[in-house]
Amino acid sequence: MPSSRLRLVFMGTPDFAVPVLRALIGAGHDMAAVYTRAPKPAGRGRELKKSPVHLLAESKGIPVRTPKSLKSEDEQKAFRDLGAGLGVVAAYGLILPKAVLEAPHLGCINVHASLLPRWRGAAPIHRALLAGDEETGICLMQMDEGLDTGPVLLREAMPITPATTAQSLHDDLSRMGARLAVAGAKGVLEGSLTPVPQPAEGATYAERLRREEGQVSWDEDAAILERKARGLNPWPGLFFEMRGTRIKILEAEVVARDGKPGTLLDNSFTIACGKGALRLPRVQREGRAPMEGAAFLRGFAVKVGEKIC
RNA sequence: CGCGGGGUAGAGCAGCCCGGUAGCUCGUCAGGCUCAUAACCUGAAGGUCGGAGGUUCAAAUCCUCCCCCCGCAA
Repeated sequence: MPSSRLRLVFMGTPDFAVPVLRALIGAGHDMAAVYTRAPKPAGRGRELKKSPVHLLAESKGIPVRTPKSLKSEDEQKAFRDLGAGLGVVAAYGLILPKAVLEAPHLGCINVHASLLPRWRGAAPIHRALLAGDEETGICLMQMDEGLDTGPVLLREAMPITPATTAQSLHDDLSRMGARLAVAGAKGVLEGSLTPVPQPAEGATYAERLRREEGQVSWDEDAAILERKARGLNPWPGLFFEMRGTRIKILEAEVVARDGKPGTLLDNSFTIACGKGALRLPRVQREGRAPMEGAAFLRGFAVKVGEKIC
């Protein structure tokens, strides 16, 4: 008895997954439950905060489950008892054991933000940008036990331009992912999609971002620093210390000038790097609001020709 | 009660600890110099010092409460 309505379980956690869940709800599927990471302390005040997906699910009246792991028999049984036909996963944050992957009769599909097999893993959006890739995209795949290794059902690319930031790319890919998730759920139900195994060649792993990666070393190539300014945004951000205070670089621009790395070259906040120089049109001093680089310089009084840190 | 910084002229800051004339860089306006200029010189305008109480002869400065912004941490 064919129907375009599926009983779904959705699993996701951060902002990236929100449009995906919203789209699936909008497509009229029967949402059996939403799995997401448990609330954890966050923000000033360190109060327990529910995940973005958690909040959306709650507002739509969908049952929310936040197990710490799906390894136990009990959790797996609870999952199975939902009687879902398909699991849709987007940036959930937990490994799904085989028993969970196989519980829905159509299995589980995953929205992954890269052109697999490149950038499997935790931070595909940022790694593509940081590596200087000229395009990235979304792959909707049939999940298997490996980490982002399943056969691809749908794939769509998107260019990375000099203006692309991790934030903008995140938002764009999130919308694309939502669209593909809806198309994928439909396709899986109708049996109209052909799973394409991932090529053996070209696999890379997108490691989680670490805070230290945002620390500027002026010996680096200006072009690489500029990419970090866009790729580490909004977290952890690109930053350096100057006279004891932390300065976050909100915007950076490569300038073809030379000098001793770390030297202020002019009063529009151009700093010499290992190769080339970086101009900082927009910065933020700790505890202050974002401001123009040149304005910052006026109040902070550093002279052209001085090393800034 | 997680830790911490900030709100002073249009912008960015100093002054606050050790109360007593509102200061710096930039911008704006006027004039000068110059072939010319974002340069240089001279002058001017522009501020209820986030808000409300309190202490004091006197509060940007000390005390109390409130509002707003942000960094760390995730």
